[in-house]
Amino acid sequence: MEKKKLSSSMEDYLEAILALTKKNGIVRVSDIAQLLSVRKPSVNAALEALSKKKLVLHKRYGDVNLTKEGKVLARNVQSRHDMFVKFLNEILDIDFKTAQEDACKMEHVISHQTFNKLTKFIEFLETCPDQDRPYCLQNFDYYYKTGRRRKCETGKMKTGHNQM
Amino acid sequence: MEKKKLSSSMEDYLEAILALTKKNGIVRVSDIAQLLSVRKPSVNAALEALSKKKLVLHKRYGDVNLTKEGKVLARNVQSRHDMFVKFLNEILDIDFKTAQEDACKMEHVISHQTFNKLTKFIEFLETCPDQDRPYCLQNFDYYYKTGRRRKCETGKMKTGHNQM
DNA sequence: ATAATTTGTTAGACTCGACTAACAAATTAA
DNA sequence: TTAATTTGTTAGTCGAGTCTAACAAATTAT
Repeated sequence: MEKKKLSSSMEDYLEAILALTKKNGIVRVSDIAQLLSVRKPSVNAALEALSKKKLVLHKRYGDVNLTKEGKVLARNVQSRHDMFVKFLNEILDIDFKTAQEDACKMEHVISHQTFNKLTKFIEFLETCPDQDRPYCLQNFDYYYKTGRRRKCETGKMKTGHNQM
Repeated sequence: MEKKKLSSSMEDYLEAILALTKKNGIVRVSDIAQLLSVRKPSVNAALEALSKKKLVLHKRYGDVNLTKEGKVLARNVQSRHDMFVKFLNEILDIDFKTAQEDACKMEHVISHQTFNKLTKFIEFLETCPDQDRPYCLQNFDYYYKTGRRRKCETGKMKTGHNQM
């Protein structure tokens, strides 16, 4: 089979179609154009390309749908996106807008391996028994703000967590 | 002044020129072509574009040099690259080759803010008082391999570090 | 010093992904 | 049910970034 890597652009289109399907049920050329901030003829061209690859279904003046394979790819992009947003916003505490913007770029260029590792890393931190924010991240917050490390006062901390 | 964002491609050229300057002292069209796996006419076109932007100095049949401004930009790309390699390879323990490849893509798309945060995050982890690998990363290694969390045995650990 | 090789350049073509202008079809309002 | 509006399409253009083919200049070897 042909396993050609899609361009960032084409991945964006798939992602948009998936998002609009979820949001509106039906997907029109204009919706895609608006969501991606491109003109309608650009969407048309993209749909033609994606149709040729059997990733979307679209006939003249009709609505747009993902094929089974297209849906798989779209969901992959989506999950890379969500992972990055989580990492940037929730773990590193970067503001949501910037996290979104960066995720929109990075989602296209990451390796499978890095995706897996980062996913696990997030999972590891988010399932941390700490009540709100994992202690080592709290310590990072402190370090980021002050440039200083907290004193290590093992045993004195209510959670028993150390400065790391 | 004109603060046009450079394309990934142009950033790659700047980065390559900087690297070759360090490595060889002198930079030739062929060296760049080889390093970036493109043909020489592509390098020529790029050099023309970068010259127009006053980022490189290059006259017919001469060697290639970065201008002051070009050097600044090249170093910025470099440091984004190095930061990612560090994060992926040293922190997340992703193999060096993959870390390099991913860094080469991500270095072009990251925001200033995310760069700063990640840099600090790495710094925070690498200046951790632990002897080899920060304890929470050791715990992550364990979690990644086994899918399980280490038991929390506060006080019994030689370092006083908790499971986080 | 000349020949062979390497290096650099030019010209021209191609792909990708966007755009505008013009028009056609479908939908909504009167 | 027309008219107005919205939506979709086609055709053609453009810029970025790559390529090949052909040639010119510089360098190295004989």
